[in-house]
Amino acid sequence: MSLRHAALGLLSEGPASGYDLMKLFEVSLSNTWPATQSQLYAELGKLADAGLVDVVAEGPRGRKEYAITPEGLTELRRWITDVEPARATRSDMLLRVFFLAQISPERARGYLHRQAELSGKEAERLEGVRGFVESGTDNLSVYGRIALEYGLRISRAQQEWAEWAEEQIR
Amino acid sequence: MSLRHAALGLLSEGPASGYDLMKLFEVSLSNTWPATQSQLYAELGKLADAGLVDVVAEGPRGRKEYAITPEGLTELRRWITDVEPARATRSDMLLRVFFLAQISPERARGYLHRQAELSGKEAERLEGVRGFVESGTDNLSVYGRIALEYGLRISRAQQEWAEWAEEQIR
DNA sequence: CATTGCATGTAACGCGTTACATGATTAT
DNA sequence: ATAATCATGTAACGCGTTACATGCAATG
Repeated sequence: MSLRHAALGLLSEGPASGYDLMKLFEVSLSNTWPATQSQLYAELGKLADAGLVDVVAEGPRGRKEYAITPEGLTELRRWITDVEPARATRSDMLLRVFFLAQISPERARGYLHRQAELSGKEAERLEGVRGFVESGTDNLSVYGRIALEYGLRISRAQQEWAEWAEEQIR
Repeated sequence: MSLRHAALGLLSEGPASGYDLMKLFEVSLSNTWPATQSQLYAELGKLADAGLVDVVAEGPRGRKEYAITPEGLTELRRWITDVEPARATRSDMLLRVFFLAQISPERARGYLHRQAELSGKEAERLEGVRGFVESGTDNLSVYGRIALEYGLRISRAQQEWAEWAEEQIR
């Protein structure tokens, strides 16, 4: 039920079309909450039906510009403050760890080594993104940088864990 | 497509019924890959159709004991070594961060404070689990402890991030 | 004999992914 | 002209959740 709130959240910064939102997703939420175009268009339709957004303008090529309604803003705030974030995080990377006894110790170490590398690369990638979004004083940029810091810290922690884990296997 | 491999992985340690597997899930994989009873029974049926597991015994109350087949073991190993783990991790906790400008700074700090607390509690809970599974020399216990260490490190990192983030908001 | 535990399944619904389908407008 | 970009949608399929349905066997 969170794509709904992701869309509401982006619209809380100003009106936009589905197409605009899709681009916004790519540069902001994509690492936190990936969404596909199909999904987004469908969700905008449902949001409009529910009265949480309105179509405020229609442009060329059938463009529909959506704006959040007062009810939508209320719902967004309610979701932020009153709904407990889900705890369950599925990780197929970690799931494999449980079954490493089924492959040779060499391969198992190889697996963990590769995960350490991937996490390291991910951290570097995020450092790059940080350089790119350093300016930007709009809400999404300001809080996006806080979210980015999260990604960085988690990636580094994951890398260190994988390096540690690799050494545990003898 | 990972519940399939979770089931294969558990069966690689020995034959078990759906009911047994469900209990095993609860004490081992539940933090990494939650699964419901419906889902598991359905998946066992599909695995049997695909020849990756066999029904090796039928007991009282319609109990069916499943065992992994050589093909199943091959598939499990292929999945571990040849299939790249998914990178995308959705986090509705982090998604909310992007939209914190929509609530007051006090509330925003409150949100982050609460997340720090929750992560701290989660870390403590995992410390407790660690005390509980310290012995245990079977594969699942050995690798489960490595997975547990992951959860611990990530929880601590998350806690520290949330504490840091709270201070960023003025 | 009643409760608890063992044991398996079905049905409905929503979210997410992939692929497909269509067409208008702008820039070169 | 034609290619790139803008722009919206539909359809099929799979995974995951929740709720429901059923019944046997062991324990006290």
